[in-house]
Amino acid sequence: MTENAEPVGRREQNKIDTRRAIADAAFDLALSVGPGSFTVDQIAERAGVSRRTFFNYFHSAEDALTVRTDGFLDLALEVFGRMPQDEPLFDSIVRAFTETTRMEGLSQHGALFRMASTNPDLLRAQLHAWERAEARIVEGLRLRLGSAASDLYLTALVGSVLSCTKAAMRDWAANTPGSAADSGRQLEGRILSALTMLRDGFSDAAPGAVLLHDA
Amino acid sequence: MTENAEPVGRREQNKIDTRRAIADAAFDLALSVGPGSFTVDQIAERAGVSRRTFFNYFHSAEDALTVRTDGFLDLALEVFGRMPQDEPLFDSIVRAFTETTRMEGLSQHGALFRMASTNPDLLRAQLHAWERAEARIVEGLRLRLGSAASDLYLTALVGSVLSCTKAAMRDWAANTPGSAADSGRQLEGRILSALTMLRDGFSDAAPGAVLLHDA
DNA sequence: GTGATTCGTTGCACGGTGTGCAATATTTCC
DNA sequence: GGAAATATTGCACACCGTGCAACGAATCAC
Repeated sequence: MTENAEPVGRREQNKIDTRRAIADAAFDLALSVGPGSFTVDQIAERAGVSRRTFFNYFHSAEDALTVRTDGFLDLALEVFGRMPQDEPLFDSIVRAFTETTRMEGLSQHGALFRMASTNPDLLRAQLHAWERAEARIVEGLRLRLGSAASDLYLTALVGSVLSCTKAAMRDWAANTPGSAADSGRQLEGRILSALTMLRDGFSDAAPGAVLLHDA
Repeated sequence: MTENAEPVGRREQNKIDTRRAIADAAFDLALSVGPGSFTVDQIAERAGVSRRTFFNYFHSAEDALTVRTDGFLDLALEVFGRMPQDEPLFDSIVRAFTETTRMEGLSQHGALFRMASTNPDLLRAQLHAWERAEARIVEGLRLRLGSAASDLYLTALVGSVLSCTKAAMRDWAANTPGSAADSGRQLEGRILSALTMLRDGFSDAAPGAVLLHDA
């Protein structure tokens, strides 16, 4: 992943670094003093840039915290794009999301999710991130399915898949200690679980309390 | 609906009126000059209250525009609560939403949806409204299903149902002129369509282009 | 290398936002 | 009618988000 052959110039690299510094500063602050309890000036100061520069990169303090959410969803989309075209759609979707759970810094997502439940602005920013991802995924799927699928079918499908993934992440964030060693597996199991429910039309009238397939 | 026997006092009635006046003023402004192109002061002035009073009722200009969205979802939840307990869950859900399409001022929802696609803050506010409704519906369902259903099942199900409804409304808002006489029917058909896809696990690999059941 | 150019950063200014607080006006209760 | 409860309002203040012009670093042409 580090051997990107692209001759990224100094300018571009600086921007990437700055963006990352700001996002990290915002995340650190959110962790230490809680979301919504710090100002843009504090983020800028910690990131070593001016207040004005912060706003050159993000629209708000909360937006700086959705970088990781965007990363997760972008990664899932990218993984999905690499799936063989002839694989059943459901399998591709499941694999795209479950494989993404092996990404770096997964535990931070749990922390973000938990923060969002106590901070409306952060929640909105995250919902927006999921919404943006939904649009991108719909576009990706449209390429794969061609014009055979209607808009309603596409958006309903993608929305449902993301809702199930979101539900899995919420459940995971709420019930898994951030320091669990098998955190990724826990999330993976929940995503598979929720997407299977979706595939089966939620037909199980009394789904068992046990969600994961083994302990 | 108007014969609420509750003896609402003058105080309570005044608050209801004020809230409504503010929401109406905000909606009118959004329609005439576009969302995001007016200030809280303008809303307050048009509603005949002080700027400070506006903030006693809403947190932001966008929040004042989600009153109708909240109303739609609350109504759906209320209708759902009246469904017979022994009716299949899917039928109850479909009826709850499709019957809600007969509510007053439905065309305004289309306008709101369209506005949200050009205004990030408004979009976020609407997404938040759906999120709040999701939580309420999960609670309602929990009462109906008891402890037989797991949290993951409930949240995945409700999230998917709302995603399909949202997709239906988006499609409807995008493809139906606000002045269509059969606007409600159009939306009703799309909701039924999307929820049926959901029930069938999106198994139709090549869904037809025709969404509604008749022209 | 050196100068010109491009482009990211910064400070400044300014209008708008959101909220705590105390004073005022209105409704309710007895 | 008067006291208590509660809603409205003005004010102050910190913070937000952005246009603009000046400045500085990276890039390009020679």
